[in-house]
Amino acid sequence: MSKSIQKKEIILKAALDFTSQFGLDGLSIGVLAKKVGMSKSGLFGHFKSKEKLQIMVIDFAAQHFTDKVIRPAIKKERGLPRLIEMMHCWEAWSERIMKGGCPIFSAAIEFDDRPGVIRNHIQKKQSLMIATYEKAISLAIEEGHLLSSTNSEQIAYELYSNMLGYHMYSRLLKEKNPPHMFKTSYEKILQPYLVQGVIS
Amino acid sequence: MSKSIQKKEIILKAALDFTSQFGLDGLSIGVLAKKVGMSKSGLFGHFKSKEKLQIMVIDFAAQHFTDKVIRPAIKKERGLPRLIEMMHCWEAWSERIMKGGCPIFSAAIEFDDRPGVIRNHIQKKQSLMIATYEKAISLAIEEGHLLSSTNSEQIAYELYSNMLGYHMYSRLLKEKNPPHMFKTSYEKILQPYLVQGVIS
DNA sequence: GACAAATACGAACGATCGTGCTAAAATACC
DNA sequence: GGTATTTTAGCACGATCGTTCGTATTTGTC
Repeated sequence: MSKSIQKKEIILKAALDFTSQFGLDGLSIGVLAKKVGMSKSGLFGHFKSKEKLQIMVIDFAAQHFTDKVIRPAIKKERGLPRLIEMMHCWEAWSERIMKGGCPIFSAAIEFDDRPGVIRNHIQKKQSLMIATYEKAISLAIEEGHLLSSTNSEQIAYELYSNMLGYHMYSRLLKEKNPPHMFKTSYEKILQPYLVQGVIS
Repeated sequence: MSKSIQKKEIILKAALDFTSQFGLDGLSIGVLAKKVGMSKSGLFGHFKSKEKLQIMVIDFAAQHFTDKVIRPAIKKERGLPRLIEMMHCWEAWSERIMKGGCPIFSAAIEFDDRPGVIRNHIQKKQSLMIATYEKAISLAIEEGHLLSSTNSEQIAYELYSNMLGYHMYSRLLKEKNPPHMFKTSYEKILQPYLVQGVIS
């Protein structure tokens, strides 16, 4: 039983690598099997369809995101420091850990016009991620780091847009120092709402 | 001669529709042929490889963008009005004209990790689009609509990010009034640089 | 209208796709 | 350690992929 789960983890790790480069659709069972050194049907047996494999890859990516971005950020004190840590961790995650950039972004854009189980699943995960950011912003308001007039949904939208912009600039258009633009942008987004003197 | 170009246009229009929904990779010659009512090999003859078809689809999309976004915006007076018109036209283009949203965004995220002719081509088109936005911002500075301290590259990055955010919110997460968030965001991006009293 | 050139078609190719089947090998359980 | 269950491999299937080829059909030119 445990051996199986272990193997599944190995497969999913390879599948995630593959997905981040070639998309959820480009993920091929045959190629994936070759990459982890097993037969096509042997690998297929673990998941009972390609669609279920894709669903599990999405879950795996979401879990990975939680481990590498959300969990470290929660260790920081709640409010602005935590919010900013979430931005930093996401940048590091997207840039260095995933070889093809944030796999959820790729999958989201890939499937946003294809109704079905996969689209619904991606949507759920993305909504959850955005809700997490909104929550972090709300906490920053509660902590007195941000003005009470701050619209957390709007700010979450703007931070999220900034992540997308960074993703595109750093992967497609390598020029122009994307990390600096990223940082400048989220500072500008938050700056008008900062409560003076509370935090640097 | 002209009949051929005409047919090519019909094919490319269908191909662009298809691409905006299923991506450049999901574009299949067989399916496309069926959609325009001709044989696979007949359609194939127009382009000499799938890669060349994909390249032409990218060009077609870029041309479409120029016609529906850039050209109308140029009719507005240079400076801020033109820049804002570019945002409006892009929103309308992305939301209503293309059934699957901005096809270049999809293609860009799809191919950002796959070196080759296609990636280079997409990169060129995206760079050109961003440069156009930077130019429009520079003109707004020249016209005295924006402060001379305005960093046009940074602002272009932020506006571009906003477009990506809008794309994602309106296609994947249909909630929360994306058009309003889009407008709010670009107004906030520009607001600190507005020269008072020059324009509403 | 005749002739040359471009365009469309049908069939077939090798490859790869996702997915079943059956049998052997590995594992978990008592 | 023997038994039951799970995991893996090999093979084959129908389908679809991009592509080629030879042959009609249509088109543009004089």
